[in-house]
Amino acid sequence: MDRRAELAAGVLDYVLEHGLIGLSLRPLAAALNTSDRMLIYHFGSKEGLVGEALALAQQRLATSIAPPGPEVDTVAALVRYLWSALGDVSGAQATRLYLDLSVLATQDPARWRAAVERLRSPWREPLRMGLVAFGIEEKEAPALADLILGTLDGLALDRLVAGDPARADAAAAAFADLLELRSDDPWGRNRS
Amino acid sequence: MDRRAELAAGVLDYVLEHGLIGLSLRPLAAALNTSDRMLIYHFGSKEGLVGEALALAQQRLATSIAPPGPEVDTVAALVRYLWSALGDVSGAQATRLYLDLSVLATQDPARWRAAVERLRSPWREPLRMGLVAFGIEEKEAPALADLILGTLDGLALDRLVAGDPARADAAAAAFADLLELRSDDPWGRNRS
DNA sequence: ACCAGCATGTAGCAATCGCTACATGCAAGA
DNA sequence: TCTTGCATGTAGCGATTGCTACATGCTGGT
Repeated sequence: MDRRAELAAGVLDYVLEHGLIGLSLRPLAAALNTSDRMLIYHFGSKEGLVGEALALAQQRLATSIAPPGPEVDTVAALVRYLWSALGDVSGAQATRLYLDLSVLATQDPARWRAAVERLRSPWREPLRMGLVAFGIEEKEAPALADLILGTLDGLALDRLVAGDPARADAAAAAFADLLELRSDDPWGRNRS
Repeated sequence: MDRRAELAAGVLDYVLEHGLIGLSLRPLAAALNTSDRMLIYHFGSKEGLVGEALALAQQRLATSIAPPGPEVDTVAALVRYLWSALGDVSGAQATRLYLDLSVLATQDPARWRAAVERLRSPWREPLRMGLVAFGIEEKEAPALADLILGTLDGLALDRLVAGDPARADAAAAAFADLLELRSDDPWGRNRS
């Protein structure tokens, strides 16, 4: 039982490093110093195993999204903060996991769409709340949150895949600048 | 020889419909009324086959990107135009192909990164040119082009995967609005 | 002491993968 | 007519896939 949780953590680490899409039980088991036999024994099936790992990933993500410090008091600053958070190793790994899940969702939506949505919620909800806290109208917040989320995803994907990370950085900076000039009106009315 | 091109077109259609990642020769051959034996015979290997299909895809994409009409005279209008172009069936298929290629690139960058870049160039280059035509400074154009490209990609991915396409539409509209308010200054100085 | 049950190793099964060896039909050139 | 070479069918190879049948330790309860 404890062994099971231990294995789940190992599986998640392996998936974050090697990707979810080509995942094969035998190499995974070898990396975890066990056998495919035991993975099936503990998790019932490959699907159960992946489900467990994804649940753990969502849990980790939810607790790791630190609320930004008080110096982040602007939508533009928030975007810059999120972009830098997406830049470290675990951010890149999360991006890749999201990418793999998206492909799986296009292949078999009935099975994977919910997983994508679940992995995304730890970002979407706090972002919406943060926006209204910055004075964005409640009506505009969802669309803006989705825009920010989608843009950061697209740029993170670009940085992950393309050879030139500086290109994505410049684009993200341009995005933040775009929101910056916007911060006077008609949003952010209650800023100092 | 002609048969080869004919098959390549069929392969591309199949890939656009079923995705590139799970691609298997036997079902593909069956759909094309031939055999895996003949696919290997004509293209040498699976890699050669995929390469041929991707080259064809890039070629199709390059010729299908119609320059927008004269009513598109703003960056915001351009974004709206591109977003609607990404919305039809072939746009969604292209998005999915780009998504699959991105995953392959994370798995084996040496082999696939160039393919991603190649499939992207038919969008990136015209977009840059279009921006400078709208009066964006040459220095800012690349970053803005990458921002637009990345944002549209991220939102298209969202629309492709998530259950609610209206959500992505709203976010794209917000993006266009964001660029709209910006069209006075400091960009677009030479507008009418 | 004995037995139940969990944990684990060994071996293998049916399916699928890309790819190949071999044979064969057919059409054009000498 | 004979030969050469392209196009195609049949069969199969070795590897890998998720998963299972079976045997075997080891450990705790009675």
